[in-house]
Amino acid sequence: MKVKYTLIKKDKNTQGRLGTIKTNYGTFETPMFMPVGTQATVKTLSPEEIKALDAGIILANTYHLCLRPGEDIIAKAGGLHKFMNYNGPILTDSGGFQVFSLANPKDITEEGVTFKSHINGDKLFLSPERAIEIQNKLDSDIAMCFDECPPASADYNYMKASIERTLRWAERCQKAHHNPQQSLFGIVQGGYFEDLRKYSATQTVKMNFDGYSIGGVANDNESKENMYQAIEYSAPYLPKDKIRYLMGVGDPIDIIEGVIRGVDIFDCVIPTRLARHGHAYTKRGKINILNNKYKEDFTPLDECNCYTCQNYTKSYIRHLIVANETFGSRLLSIHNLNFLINITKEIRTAIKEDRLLEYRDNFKELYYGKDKT
RNA sequence: GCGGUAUUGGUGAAGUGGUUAACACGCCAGAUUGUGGCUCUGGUAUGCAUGAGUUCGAUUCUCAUAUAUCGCC
Repeated sequence: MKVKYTLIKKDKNTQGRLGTIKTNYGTFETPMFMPVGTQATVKTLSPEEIKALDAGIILANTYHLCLRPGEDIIAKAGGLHKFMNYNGPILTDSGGFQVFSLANPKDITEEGVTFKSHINGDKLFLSPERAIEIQNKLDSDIAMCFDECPPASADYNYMKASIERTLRWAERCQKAHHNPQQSLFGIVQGGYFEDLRKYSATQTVKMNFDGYSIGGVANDNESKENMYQAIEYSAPYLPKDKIRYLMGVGDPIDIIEGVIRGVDIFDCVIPTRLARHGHAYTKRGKINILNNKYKEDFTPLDECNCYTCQNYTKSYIRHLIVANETFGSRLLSIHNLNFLINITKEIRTAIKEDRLLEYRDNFKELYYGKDKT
């Protein structure tokens, strides 16, 4: 069956939405943050640890999995869920972003994209049909359309031509899609151009996808204001009874601002990448556990109910990261993912009580300190 | 005891009679937004064993001392 979104309640003062998503692998509440498991694993975590975080859904990647181990092997294993022993909902990204962000040289034609494998330099080709074929075989719960993800700095004419092509590719994706157990989401692009975002959104919605995502807002080093603006240009044109997914966004404050603008789900590599590099989120801002001041700090990372904070100290985690022990990355990954998922939990409560804006202001005051906002 | 060689930051070391003493590791700090899993960017010796001398100028040349190391008795 296709995923089913149910809107439970809207925040009175914002576009914030409380809802549920029903899938073949269970139902979860939204807003929700999706941990990223590019290569069929959320780096350093076991499926049991992911489940313990109350992660409603995780993300895996078409590009990486078709290169290695190959979608046929995963299909032979019985699909992605069985292959990785994860029996919760999984969304697969189409590979569109990776082709543009890390495979080069880029040779983009109407037919698709020719690129070199980052693993061994093999010349490969990804098209809408191919991206869907792979995702059908992976048998994820939600597949994404294969889109072009141009840099936010692209000029108006390039962006316009690009979203037209992404729309044509979206139609091809829909035609190629043959897995009745799998939903397919369309992707809105258009950079920071209001009319292009509106056009991309309305045209994509006309195709009647199972859900919609907003892409292209987390590519460059753009300002947060631009990002929020791009969401505001897109979200109002998306149907109320379908999921809205903001791709690649996961800074704590960006999640809150995204929900305020009507987004339901997010994904981002940043909590796990920061963890591997020794950073931890706390209610009072991001900390670098490598800092000397934590050397003899025998308190937990934060006031927090996660496995890491219940059992380990900053001093110990710092030692592990300094010594390059993988258990350190794991403890920080658990904490950082728990932190973001917990934010979505607090957001849901705030929407129930119509105080999402108040929640945001309180969060910012504590997270950034009183001086900055 | 005699003779040789050496002594540069936390570590391993490069180097020159003359502006800011290379590089690496470490250390300190920062970055990271649909993940190429140990990445990227900064900072980090006011001083070249100590003392004296030669010189316009010495970490670089000379002498003494200390320490280390090798060889010989």
